[in-house]
Amino acid sequence: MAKSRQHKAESRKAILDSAARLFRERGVEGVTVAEVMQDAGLTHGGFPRHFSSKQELVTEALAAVFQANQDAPILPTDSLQVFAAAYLRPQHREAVGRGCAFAALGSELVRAPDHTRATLTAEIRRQIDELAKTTSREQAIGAWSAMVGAMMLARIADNEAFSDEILNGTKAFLGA
Amino acid sequence: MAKSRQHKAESRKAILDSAARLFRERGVEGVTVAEVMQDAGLTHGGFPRHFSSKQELVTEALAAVFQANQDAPILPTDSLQVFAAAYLRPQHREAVGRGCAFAALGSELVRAPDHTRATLTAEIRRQIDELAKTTSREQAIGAWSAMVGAMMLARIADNEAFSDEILNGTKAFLGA
DNA sequence: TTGATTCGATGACGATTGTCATCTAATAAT
DNA sequence: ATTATTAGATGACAATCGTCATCGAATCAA
Repeated sequence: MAKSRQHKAESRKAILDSAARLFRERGVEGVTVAEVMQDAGLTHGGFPRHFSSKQELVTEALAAVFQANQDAPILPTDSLQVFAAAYLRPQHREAVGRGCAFAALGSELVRAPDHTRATLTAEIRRQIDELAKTTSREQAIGAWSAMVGAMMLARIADNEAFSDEILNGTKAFLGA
Repeated sequence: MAKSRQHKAESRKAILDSAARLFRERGVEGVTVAEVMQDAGLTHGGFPRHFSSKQELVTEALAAVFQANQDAPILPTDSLQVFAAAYLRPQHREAVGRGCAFAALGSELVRAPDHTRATLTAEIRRQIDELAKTTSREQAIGAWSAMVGAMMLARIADNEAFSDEILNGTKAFLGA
């Protein structure tokens, strides 16, 4: 087992990647620190060398997701309609662990500590600003809210036909 | 302490009311069974007389909220715009414990067991059907998604001005 | 009135989980 | 080369929490 400084950075990245995926898939409280570490190929004991608490891991993992999405956006932002059509695809609904963090964790994040909320608020702002480049600010806000809400509702729905109707209905509503 | 049959029904109702409020305020995993019972004026030991598990309480509490909202709707449904204007008020944002269960618990409910998801799916359907009485089905789906998403995002935002902008922007987007 | 039920209280148990102490081995510093 | 650091493993601890056992007291059936 390598113990170099470079290896530590790689471990940290692996932990953040595992955390970001698992938290979105199962919720923050649905995943233990030990599970995250195991998923990253480590054991639970090494955790304190990287993060001082689980909450810090949550904040850092979300920040990493947002940074990655800023550096290399997954969805096209040519226009609001193009973005919405991509966001509202069934593939996104199924890939919870790699999809929008707000749709996956939104209602839990409402109760996150201040430091985490600050990171989240900045990302909401960034996302709206990005979309507002090709349309009005009100459209950007309303449409993105619709996407996030629709994705969440489509995931709650227990049958595919109705879930699809939510996604497609919202897509049509947004002219996408 | 009364132990009559009537009193048991009253206790059950008190437990459901407390649960529905506390779960929405703090999340399902953020509230213990003991806290719900205490809030209802009882101790934790009486819980099994009413519900066989915490998960059953979650399902029943949500079902009760939906039933109550169907019997005596809180928000006006005269038109989609009127409903949206009422839904997106700051008072709703602040009253998490008495507000929309989807905005308060949505992302946690995605991972709820089948039985709970069935109840939730039925309520989503009912809500959309209700709104679709005064507009197109696509409008009903897209607009309601926008309301739920906007309320969640507005609650995540850590400053009131931006939170208000999300609510008002969505309101304007929906023509409300 | 008497006996059977059962609501709700007290108390405890077992499982889970975040965090920390300690040990080891490999790396970095001198 | 020798020493000091430190990433990461093993193991344990304390706290939390869902659930159940048991008991007392009040109600309902007879």
